Amino acid sequence: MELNERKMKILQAIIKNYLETGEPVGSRTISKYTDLNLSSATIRNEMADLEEMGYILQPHTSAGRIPSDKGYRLYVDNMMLEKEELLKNKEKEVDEMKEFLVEKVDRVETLLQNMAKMLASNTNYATMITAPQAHKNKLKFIQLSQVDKNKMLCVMVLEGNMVKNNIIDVEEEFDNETLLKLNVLLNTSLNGLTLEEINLSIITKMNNQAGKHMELVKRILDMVATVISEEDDMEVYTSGATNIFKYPELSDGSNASRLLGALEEKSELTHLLNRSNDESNDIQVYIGEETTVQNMNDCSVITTTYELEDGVRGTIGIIGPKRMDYEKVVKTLKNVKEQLGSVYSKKSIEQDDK
Amino acid sequence: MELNERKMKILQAIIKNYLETGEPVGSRTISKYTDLNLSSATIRNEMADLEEMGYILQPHTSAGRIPSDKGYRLYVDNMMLEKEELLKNKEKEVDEMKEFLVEKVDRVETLLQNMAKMLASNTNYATMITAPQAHKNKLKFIQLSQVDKNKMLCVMVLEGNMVKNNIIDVEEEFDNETLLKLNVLLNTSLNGLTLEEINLSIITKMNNQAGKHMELVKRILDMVATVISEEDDMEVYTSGATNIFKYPELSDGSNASRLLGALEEKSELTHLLNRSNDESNDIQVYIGEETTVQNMNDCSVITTTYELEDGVRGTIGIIGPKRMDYEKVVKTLKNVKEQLGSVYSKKSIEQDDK
DNA sequence: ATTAGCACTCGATTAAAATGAGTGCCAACA
DNA sequence: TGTTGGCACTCATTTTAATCGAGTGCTAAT
Repeated sequence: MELNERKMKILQAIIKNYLETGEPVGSRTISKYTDLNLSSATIRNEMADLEEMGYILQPHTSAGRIPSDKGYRLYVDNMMLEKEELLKNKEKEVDEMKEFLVEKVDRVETLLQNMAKMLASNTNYATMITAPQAHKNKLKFIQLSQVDKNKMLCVMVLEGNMVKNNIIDVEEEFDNETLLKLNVLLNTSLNGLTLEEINLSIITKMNNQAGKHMELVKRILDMVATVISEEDDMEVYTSGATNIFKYPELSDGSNASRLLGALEEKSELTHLLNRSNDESNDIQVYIGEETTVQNMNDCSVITTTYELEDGVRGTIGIIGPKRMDYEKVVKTLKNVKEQLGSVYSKKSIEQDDK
Repeated sequence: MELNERKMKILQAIIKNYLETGEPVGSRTISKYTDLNLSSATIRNEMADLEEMGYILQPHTSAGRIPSDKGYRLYVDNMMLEKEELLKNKEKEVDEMKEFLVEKVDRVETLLQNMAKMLASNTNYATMITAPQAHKNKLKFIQLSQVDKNKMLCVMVLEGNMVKNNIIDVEEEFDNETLLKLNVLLNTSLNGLTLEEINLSIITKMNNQAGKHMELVKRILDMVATVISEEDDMEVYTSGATNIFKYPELSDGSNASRLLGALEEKSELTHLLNRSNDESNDIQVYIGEETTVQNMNDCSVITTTYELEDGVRGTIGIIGPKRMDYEKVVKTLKNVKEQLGSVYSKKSIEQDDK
């Protein structure tokens, strides 16, 4: 059977209607809704075909139809494009965002946390943002300082000015000169490398140069590795988890509990976001089972990566019901991505203006 | 009317039974449950009295009784004591915790996050832990470094080895000597003070000594103030929010949404925990409206402050239904408090042992 | 003061009936 | 051959009624 233009139109009408109402949509509704001027009986026949083809399905015998995952997929891939032109339309949203961003840029963490909050409240879906991943960025600066008789502070600044630090216990106290030497050694050996690149050959080389402080250097390198290891590093900001209560299909029965559990236990979601990070840096839509997350089969997730500065990348994910407003979310995410990309340049411009 | 011993016994039996079952308890149950050897009719009379006095209430006419807030209060204040002896009984829990703590002490944040997780899963209630508040701690060490042509990194170490940092934009590049001078100035002027104590007189004094770098010093002081201001500072770790689904009275209807909202919007909860921090450093119980948090009138919150090192204090809060197992939670919190208090000393001991 | 007994209340459970949105299919029509 | 009106049928939802039973309050007897 062929998916001709009329069937497409009907399918699109079904999906659009379902996205708006959340109710299964019947033949009569479509008959009136579209400009096809067809009777409900004809629509019924077409719907039967569409169901056979797997694009829609019936919750039960005497109900209307709702889109299947396959139907949503078709919609997202092929039917949604047209509206993208309206993107420029919503300049107000952009403005609001811009203002918001410029004010709050002092710390990346708060920026992202607030961004998550804003997205959640603008979209009415749950939002999740991963902080930029340190282990992929170059080390820009590293410094040891003695803060106590037996405590050393090690601070690292990564590209994008992410700061990481850790305190190390030491036995001996170091004089200023040794400290200076050590710092020079660390900086010359490590700067410009990503944390992934700090490999064995560099480590042994450093150990040789470290002389009697080999032990300490070893521990520092260990520390660098663990502190900024992928797992610890995965900071995630979430917001609007309770938005799921706005969608009965997500919050009925034990659904709410399971879904919120998945959101709280961030690890699985993180995988999804990371996957999206790898796959492409444009916008990704995962529908139902495509999320590959247990307990999220009734959800869709829309993700995009953002880039604050060169190589300083993270991922944003919007989690909603399968009948979420894909167009709006995609549009919003495009805006956000763009805005975040220019946060730092914008900021200095704004300041010059003053 | 007097609350004689028999009434007390009956009230206690009602509460105990209700805590266990979660169902309104009737006269017949009590008649059999207690060793008072009274008929259900007698119990009924006493219950009517207890209701009149406000310690219990009926959800509806033909139901049993449940404790009122006043009843819970009495229970928590006067009836719960006896069991405290059993505290030493559960050494296994302590052991488990100890092991857990010793392994994970590397970073305070992860320690607290894991602790929250453990508490949530051990108690089956929601858990919330505030990180130690920086603004009450003394500054131990402060250091400026140039990481970029126009970026300065300012790192502060507080008592208890909490590290805070921030990046400051600067116009000029500083040579090593000036930087050294500035660092000496900052350290001599500020070390040993709490952030609250860094007041105007010190600021003006510093400005005088800063000479031509007055501008920068000013900005650093501003930064110190804002970075570690009370609000930004309020990091909170939560876990087990979804536990509320185990208690229908908290998750029926719109309750779940409202309550989870309150948990997500941490600010209000934070106030409660801070209050507890001020009021006493022992264990506090807030029942129902005593929480003074909208949307949490059906909850009880049990809090305690912990102290990692001298002056490094935060608060733990366990949030559950009013019929939560007060005894168990109080006991557990006492253990946790104790364990946390000795984390750092313990750790070094353990290490010496090896 | 305690208790057995009894009428009464009222939420919860179950059963049955009514409703109505929507379908599938068939026969007629253009 | 594609379209349509008509009709019987399905089935979740809503409505109504009936029943159940845990628990109470009150009274009269012990």
